[in-house]
Amino acid sequence: MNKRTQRFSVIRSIIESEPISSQDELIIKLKEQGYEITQGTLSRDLKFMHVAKVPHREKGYIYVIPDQMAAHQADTHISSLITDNITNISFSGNIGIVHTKAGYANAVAVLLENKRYPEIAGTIAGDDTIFFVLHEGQSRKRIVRELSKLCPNIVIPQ
Amino acid sequence: MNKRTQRFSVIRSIIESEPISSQDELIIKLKEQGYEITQGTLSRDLKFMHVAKVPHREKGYIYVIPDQMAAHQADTHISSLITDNITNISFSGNIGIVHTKAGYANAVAVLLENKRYPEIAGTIAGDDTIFFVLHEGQSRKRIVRELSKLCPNIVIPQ
DNA sequence: TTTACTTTTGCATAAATATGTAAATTTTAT
DNA sequence: ATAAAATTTACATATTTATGCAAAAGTAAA
Repeated sequence: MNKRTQRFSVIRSIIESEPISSQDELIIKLKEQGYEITQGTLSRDLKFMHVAKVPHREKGYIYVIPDQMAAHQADTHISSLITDNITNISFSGNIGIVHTKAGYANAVAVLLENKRYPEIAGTIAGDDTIFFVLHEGQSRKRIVRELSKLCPNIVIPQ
Repeated sequence: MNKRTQRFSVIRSIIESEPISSQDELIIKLKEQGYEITQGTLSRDLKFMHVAKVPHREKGYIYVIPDQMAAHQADTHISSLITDNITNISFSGNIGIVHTKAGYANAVAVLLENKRYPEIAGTIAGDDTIFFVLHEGQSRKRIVRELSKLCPNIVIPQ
């Protein structure tokens, strides 16, 4: 596997694990992993990989790997099989909202319930969304830290 | 249907019927159909419509409408069939509660999610009830107005 | 209608992305 | 290993896209 091909797989793993909204942002992440390239090269890489740029609720725009490719890669890693399907976590008041890929909310909710976090008063899952309610007066701080551990690639506010 | 909304549907039909590889190209096509706008406006239109730019074998890059968006567009004209099944809307704190006829909660929730109201952090549906959570600090005012439009016959508090 | 308010737009410009070209690197054949 | 061919890269720059801001257009309330 040559350097360029290696880099492709790193690029893929980065944009699959966190929302990346510009090539410059991705260049920085690549540098952290030991891959130093210029923006022009990255542009050509993304073109070669058929990576699309899509408007995104929070981040403005993000890069995504089109479906067929994603599906192909989807079941390559077996660990963290469940939390990988979490796409976003946010809070509003004492409610936490977990977004997952379609159909995964239930599996993720079961996982959360099994963790028995003391702050969580209850959870409820739809198809791709989970609400969990915090006990009154509980701070988010600890639970945010715990959830961060669970999915290191998701940015949880505060 | 206002001017902007009309334009959206023209944009959609253009990029669905032929490969468009830049906004300037699309501006020309729009002009041919009687819609004259600047590049900045088009950029915002495409963002709002969640149109993605994807590398393409022959044309370099083309604009595409993601699936979900297509689905959204598809059911706008049957949306009143769905909202007719809402029986009540109320609020408690930053949670909105929508009651529907039995079995309709899911269909209504999907509709709500497709609307992408910026105030709504997430929704979750049971059989005849939907909870939706507002983002922190967001006022109910605008969302109440929007929901009122959606179902003119329901009285929403405040 | 008039007023207050919200949304949409154009303009100008900033930010981001794509690409021609020559140099560097890698691959292939001898 | 060396030369020739092919691929990949950086650099510089052209092209394309996004966005702050003020003006214009559109809506709702009185």
